[in-house]
Amino acid sequence: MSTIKEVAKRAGVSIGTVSHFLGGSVPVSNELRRRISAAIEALDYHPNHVARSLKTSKTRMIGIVVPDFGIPFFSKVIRSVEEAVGHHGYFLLAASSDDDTARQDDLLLLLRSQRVEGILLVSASGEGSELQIRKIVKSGIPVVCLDRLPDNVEVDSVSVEDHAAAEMGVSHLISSGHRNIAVITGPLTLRNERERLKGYKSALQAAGLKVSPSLIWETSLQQEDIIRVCKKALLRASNRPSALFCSNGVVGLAALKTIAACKLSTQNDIAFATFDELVEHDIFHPSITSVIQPAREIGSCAAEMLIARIQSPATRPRHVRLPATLKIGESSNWYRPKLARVLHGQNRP
Amino acid sequence: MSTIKEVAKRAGVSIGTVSHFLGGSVPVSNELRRRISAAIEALDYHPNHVARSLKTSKTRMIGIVVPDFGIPFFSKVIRSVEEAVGHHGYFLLAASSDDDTARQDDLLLLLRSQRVEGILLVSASGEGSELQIRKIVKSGIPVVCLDRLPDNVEVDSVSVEDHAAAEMGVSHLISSGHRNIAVITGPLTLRNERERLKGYKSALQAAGLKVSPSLIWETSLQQEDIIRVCKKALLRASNRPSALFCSNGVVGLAALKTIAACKLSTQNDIAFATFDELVEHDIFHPSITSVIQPAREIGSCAAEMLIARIQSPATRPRHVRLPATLKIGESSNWYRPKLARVLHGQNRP
DNA sequence: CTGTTAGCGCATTCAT
DNA sequence: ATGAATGCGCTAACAG
Repeated sequence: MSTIKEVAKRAGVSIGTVSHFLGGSVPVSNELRRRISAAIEALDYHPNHVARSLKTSKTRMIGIVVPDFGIPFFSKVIRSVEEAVGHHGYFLLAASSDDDTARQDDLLLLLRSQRVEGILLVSASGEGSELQIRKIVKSGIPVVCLDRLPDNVEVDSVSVEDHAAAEMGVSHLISSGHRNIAVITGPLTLRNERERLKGYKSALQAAGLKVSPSLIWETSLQQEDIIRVCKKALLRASNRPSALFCSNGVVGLAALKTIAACKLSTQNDIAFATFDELVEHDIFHPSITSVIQPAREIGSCAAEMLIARIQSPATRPRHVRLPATLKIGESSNWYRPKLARVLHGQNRP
Repeated sequence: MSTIKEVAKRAGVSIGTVSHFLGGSVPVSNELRRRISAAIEALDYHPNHVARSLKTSKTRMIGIVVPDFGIPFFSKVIRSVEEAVGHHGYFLLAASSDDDTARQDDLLLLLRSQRVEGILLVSASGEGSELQIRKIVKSGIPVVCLDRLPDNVEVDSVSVEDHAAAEMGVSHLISSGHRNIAVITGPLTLRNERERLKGYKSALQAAGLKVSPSLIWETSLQQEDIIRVCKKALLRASNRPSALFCSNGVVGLAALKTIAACKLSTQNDIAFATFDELVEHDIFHPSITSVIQPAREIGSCAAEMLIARIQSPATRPRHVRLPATLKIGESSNWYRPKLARVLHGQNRP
């Protein structure tokens, strides 16, 4: 791999001149431009960004840490993040924490050692990663948190309006005639899960329904755990809820599997709504009622905030909350027709 | 951000000693270890990987370029790649080419300037990116191509057995009783699409069926294009095929949408099979018959090959082909029962 | 306009 | 076991 020195020698100029030519800031005569270009071409020279970074302390790299690339919501976010930062000439250094706080801390440290200019973070669900985040921020690297926001850390953040979004989903179930609505929530160590649970409670209370602890099922984000919790609750046939709300896509998918495994149907036995899109299209049945987060906007907004923060550090933290939308599918609207039928029957004995 | 020099000063030692301590290769006395550790702790020092990289010419970064992070197959691949390279202490520098050859060339150049130690590439579908790839390889950066392999470039590669996989899918349709099978293929500039098309033809020929050009529908990977091509062909009611095979997931999903939009059903009007999983689970109906690529294995295999190549360059290119599996769903098996019923009727007049 | 030079932060001889 | 010195490739400040 050739260096600027070799280019200079071959073009018969000093390395300073080559650098000027490359940077474009200082004018270079036509003759020398020509010779330098030729030398670059001939040597297939490409500037060493590592050396440049060392000199300028600008790496043009943004780090991103998410719990799992494979979760569709995160891959959508990353997609839009990559697009946004790429637009500003930045590269994405990407890593997944496997939802493990210790690993997340390591990754944050590594990113810092790599001298990324900023970090986008979706926290792991365990406790105690605030310390590391705070250290990073204090060290002067801008951080923007997305989706899962850490507690007690002064940091920019972007997420959906968790409370309102969950409330919207649950209210929809209520307005479909349900009174006995269970919720499956992920770990309540996560702030967004707590917010969503509050949204569930708000919806019930607004409808004058009482919140029953036996209808709040907390679980980890592991398939097996979710399925176990969900199965146990569903098979407790006495007092099975008539509707189920899931507070995130991972839980939602596992719950749906469990419902199927229990030979129940979202069309006939239990109404179903969930945070996040489980499948992207209406081609499949049953179509699922879901609270949809604006993944693209969350990603691009976070990216823009981070870049703004890189350019002008040390203003006060900003917090952006984006609204979710409700997509009503077949999984939740069976109750209304059934109810109608019942009433119909009663009216005509 | 503190430097090794500050640590040395604070610990009252030379920077050489700190470096020895950090590297671990040269022994350092207990007393000094203690003082250095304390200084590092106090200053919250973290080695500058940029400087280290410049010195050692090892960046511990792997570049990856895919056409689109949002396509599930690619996000699965990236997930396993990240895991595999992370295991070896590497970071992933990720970028998407938007399936644009020119942009891909730019990205490859950038990755090269960033001095990544190796590159994983899923080619964009346009023509003419071989040149840049060849230059990269010649410059000494190991490259492993996945899934979409470039033509005429001597480079390591990992992909599914495209020919056999497509043949398997189409043979399944044939053995379900179909004789009039159409295929939608992506751009034939892509080698894997060409292989899959050959697989389609092989399957027909093996069954003694003739290949009709009017049943081979080539399209770009743009939604609108696919839908347009697909709609035109489906609505040509005379001689509509009884089965449809899609050569990749993007095309498959768009085709399925089109089928629905045309008020046709994969259960009653046209049998359907596709490369790639459209939804991950059997919870939804119709379940789709699909040729499933081992995305995880493709990713991890490519990552391991790349790292092996980094450690021992300049052996001959290796090409790994992984087998696909066939998942039979409801979208393709309607024909058999229907056929059986017909025969049954004939036998008992 | 062009060339010279001084570091950026670190790993690595090579002395001691 | 420790430290002084060199240079990785480049940018930027300065001198000419």
